Amino acid sequence: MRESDFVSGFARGLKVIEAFGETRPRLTIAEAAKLTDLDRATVRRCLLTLADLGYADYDGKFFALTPKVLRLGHAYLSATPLPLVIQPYLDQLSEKAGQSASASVLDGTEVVYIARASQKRVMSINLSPGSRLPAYCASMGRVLLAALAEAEARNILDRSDLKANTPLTKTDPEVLMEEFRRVRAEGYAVIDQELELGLCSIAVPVENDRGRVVAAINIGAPAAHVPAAEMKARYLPLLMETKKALRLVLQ
Amino acid sequence: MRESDFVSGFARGLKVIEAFGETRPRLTIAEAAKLTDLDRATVRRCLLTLADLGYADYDGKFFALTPKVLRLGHAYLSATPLPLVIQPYLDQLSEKAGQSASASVLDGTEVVYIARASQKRVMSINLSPGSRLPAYCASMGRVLLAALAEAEARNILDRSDLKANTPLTKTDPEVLMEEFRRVRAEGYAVIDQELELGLCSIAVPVENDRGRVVAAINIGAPAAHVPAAEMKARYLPLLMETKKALRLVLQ
DNA sequence: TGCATTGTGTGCGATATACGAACAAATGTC
DNA sequence: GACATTTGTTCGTATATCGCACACAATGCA
Repeated sequence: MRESDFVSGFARGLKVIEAFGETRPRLTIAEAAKLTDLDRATVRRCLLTLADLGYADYDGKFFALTPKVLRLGHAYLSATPLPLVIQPYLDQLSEKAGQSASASVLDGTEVVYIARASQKRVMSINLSPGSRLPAYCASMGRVLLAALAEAEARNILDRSDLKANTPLTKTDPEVLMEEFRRVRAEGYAVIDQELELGLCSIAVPVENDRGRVVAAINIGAPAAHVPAAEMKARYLPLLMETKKALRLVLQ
Repeated sequence: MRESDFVSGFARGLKVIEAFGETRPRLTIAEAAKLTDLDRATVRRCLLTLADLGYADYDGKFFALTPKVLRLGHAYLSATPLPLVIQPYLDQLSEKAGQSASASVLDGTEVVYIARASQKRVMSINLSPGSRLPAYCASMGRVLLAALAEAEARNILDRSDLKANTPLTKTDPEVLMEEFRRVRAEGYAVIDQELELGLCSIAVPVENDRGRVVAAINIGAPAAHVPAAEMKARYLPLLMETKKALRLVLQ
């Protein structure tokens, strides 16, 4: 791509949107400039543009995003047929298992939820389409990373912040790479409280009709209720059934 | 705002993102140009920029959004504390009622879901944070429109596409304005299969500690199970309880 | 008050971008 | 195969935008 095929004003604007985050519902121009590492004048123009288009509110001091920005993300969710196709299968799966079922895809070092059928919540965090979790310690992440070429998976691990969320979290890249090989061979991944104490999950890859891995689905359960050792026996058959059904409808 | 405080390159880029929609998962440059009414060369630069930043994939012919664009929408969901605060209350509400409970805010002529606790699905459409429904025929929409000044509500109705989704849908602006007055006086709105046959819902406004309406919450139920006439008796007390609890924690 | 510190708004020159037009390549039509 | 149409790409130039520098306002502090 030629350099002149890049609209830096657009790129800068997107950076400004992403500057708003968990702990930053409202930003001043100067704050946004620091976070994005852009000039104040530039950030000011971007924020005023956002406000003018209705993507942000401005009270003369603080800028805050409006619900309109959800349309940008939603363009993906509704544009890709994947979430829509998977949802009913997930509902059925969740009901049969009596546990929450989810589907996700990989984006960089994270898994992104694209659909979810939840039973009574067991996790402390609230997951919904768009939510993200680090791939290395999530069951769907393991499955999706295992589907990549070894070098690619390794590259993603290198870029990941491998921290121990619980005493059980595997953080050694070598151990993880070995785990990916096992997942690839056996076709499923089980996570035993590596993300959060008290939570187990099991995931399998979802392939399209050409055999390409396009997503992962999983079932999560409270460890107190279903020990990790039992996850496979209880839920793998259900997951495989769903995986097979999806393979026939995904192109 | 001075004209020079507007970054048109940014605005054009956002327009291009929004061009991707339900029936358009993949777009060529020319298609996107038609949809956005921009020059092909301009759209091409925007799409190549999106691809370069990882917000889109490009196979040489078609562009498709990647899950990364969800980060833009998620910037809103995680930036505003509202969804996070409301979620646990919604879970409790949903459990007590044995039905799905949701929270939403107004954006233009639509309500936007910001949180949801779903029981077994009764709707044909899948709702999750970010989903949108026309305000005029949704229970939360009625409540949120009723909270506005009459002129504002009227203005939104004028901009709305008032179509009859079912034979029961109210589409006459006068009838709707009258309904808003009733909602304002009585503090709740009931929808009897106006959005979808077989679905009833009841909503109340959620106020912050200064009494400003910041969102709406609702409970939806299958009409076959809970007739519209019973919605008030069964669910209004639960909704009012949640509303009161939220008023104490929202500032 | 004096003096930093922090934040916002504006003018300007250098640079980047959009537009329209032109061309090449692909596609559809007869 | 010839022709018309559509699409992707490139190019020159008029215009828009960026980043910098500076002015100004508000706040905190000794």
